[in-house]
Amino acid sequence: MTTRRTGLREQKKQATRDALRTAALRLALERGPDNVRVDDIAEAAGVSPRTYNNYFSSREQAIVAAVTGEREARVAAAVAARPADVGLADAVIEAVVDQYTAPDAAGRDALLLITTRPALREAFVEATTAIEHPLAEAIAARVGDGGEHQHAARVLAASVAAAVRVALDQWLSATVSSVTAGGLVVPSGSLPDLLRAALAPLAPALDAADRARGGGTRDDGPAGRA
Amino acid sequence: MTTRRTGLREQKKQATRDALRTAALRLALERGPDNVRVDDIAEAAGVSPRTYNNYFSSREQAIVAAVTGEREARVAAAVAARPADVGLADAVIEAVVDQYTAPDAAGRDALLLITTRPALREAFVEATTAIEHPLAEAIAARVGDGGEHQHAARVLAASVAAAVRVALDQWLSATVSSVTAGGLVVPSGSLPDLLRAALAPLAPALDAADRARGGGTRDDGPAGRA
DNA sequence: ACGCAAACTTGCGTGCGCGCACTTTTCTGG
DNA sequence: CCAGAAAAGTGCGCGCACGCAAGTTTGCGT
Repeated sequence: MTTRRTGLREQKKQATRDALRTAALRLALERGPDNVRVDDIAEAAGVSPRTYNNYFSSREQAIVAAVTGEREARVAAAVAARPADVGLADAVIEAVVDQYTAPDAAGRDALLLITTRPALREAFVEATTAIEHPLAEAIAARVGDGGEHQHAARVLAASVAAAVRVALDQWLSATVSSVTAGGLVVPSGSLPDLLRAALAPLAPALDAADRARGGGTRDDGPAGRA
Repeated sequence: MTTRRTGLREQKKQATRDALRTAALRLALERGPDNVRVDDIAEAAGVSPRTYNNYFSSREQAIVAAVTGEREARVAAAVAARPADVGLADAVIEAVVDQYTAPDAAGRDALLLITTRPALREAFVEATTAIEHPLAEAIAARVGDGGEHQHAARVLAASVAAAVRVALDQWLSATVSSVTAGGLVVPSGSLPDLLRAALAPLAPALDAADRARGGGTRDDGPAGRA
């Protein structure tokens, strides 16, 4: 239903997209990002270079996509999955934290690569924009479909994305400075904390929107923001 | 203090920047944006093409810059200028609305041009990102310099920027659809309304931050409007 | 089963963004 | 007033992004 636009077409497309980003990441890891031409990626994925940028509008985007995956859909799904009585703020915060807390054992070196190269870092941060629309729909579904709510949902989703961006910026700058300063590469385990801290200031807005819907009461609480 | 980096250097730089964006807009209006090569802009401004993209990283950016001007600084200044007793939300909202309510009599046709071309529209919307940092500082100045507040200010500034982006998106899509649908080009006079509507959902968050400010009374010192 | 329409791919050409090394201009200390 | 340093401007070259106009594949109706 949701993904059922067409059968074979969409399937092949997805396969190509995945082949491209996988190849991009693999090559970037093997030779270093600067020694990877677009043509190489295209060749590795078995398509023409022109087709490559039918899928990605920059080389960085392709590499990063291998790591970000389908995060946008997962965040939205996570929000939708939370029971309706937990309060919008908590639902969103936990959903986001869950999805960005990547126990990416496999993609750990990929992240190291990304955090190292400025261009990749920018693309990585920029990729969070993708959650806006799915998240807006998820929030709208919780808050109500009224035109008024629709707009609020969009704004809140954009704000959440912005907050995530800020958190990632902090995380990355902290990482780079720790690398620069000491020899120690802090694994930056505090991303979840940074995310919570960045999202906390938005909680009042989210809760206000939540409260303004049809009329549910909610209990605050267990997340304990302080 | 703010502009006191160097004397002649900065001055010339600013002049060049302005010459470039002015030339870019003028040429775009004269021949249509697609008939303007980067070389033309550079030549019109009296610099080399290479120098041109030391200032702007895309052709669209230069054209748009002629219209957006120094908006980022003005928004921040406007926020700082509001008396301390109006509440952060109102201060921000009014400051933003004021700056985006461009009675641009001169730049009206420029806006028409921008709203017409998709690439320019995107650049125009993207330009709002520039207000983030100045606005963050302005908010931080109001809320308090504590590390905790600093972060909140950054998030809130980013959220405000995101909300503005949403409002502009709506405004632009409304414009384009009205052009497409009827023959009437709605002058889209409702931008201020859209901005207020987009910023409204953030008011609770802004006020919450305002209320949580650290040390009670404060004085702005230099920026104080007396 | 077949053919038409829509979607996707591809080759080509053009302008552009930007790293690099170098020249010219501006700033600073003596 | 004059070096030497710092910063801005410039020329060159390389990939790359993307519009365009084919060619090719997939899907749908009859």
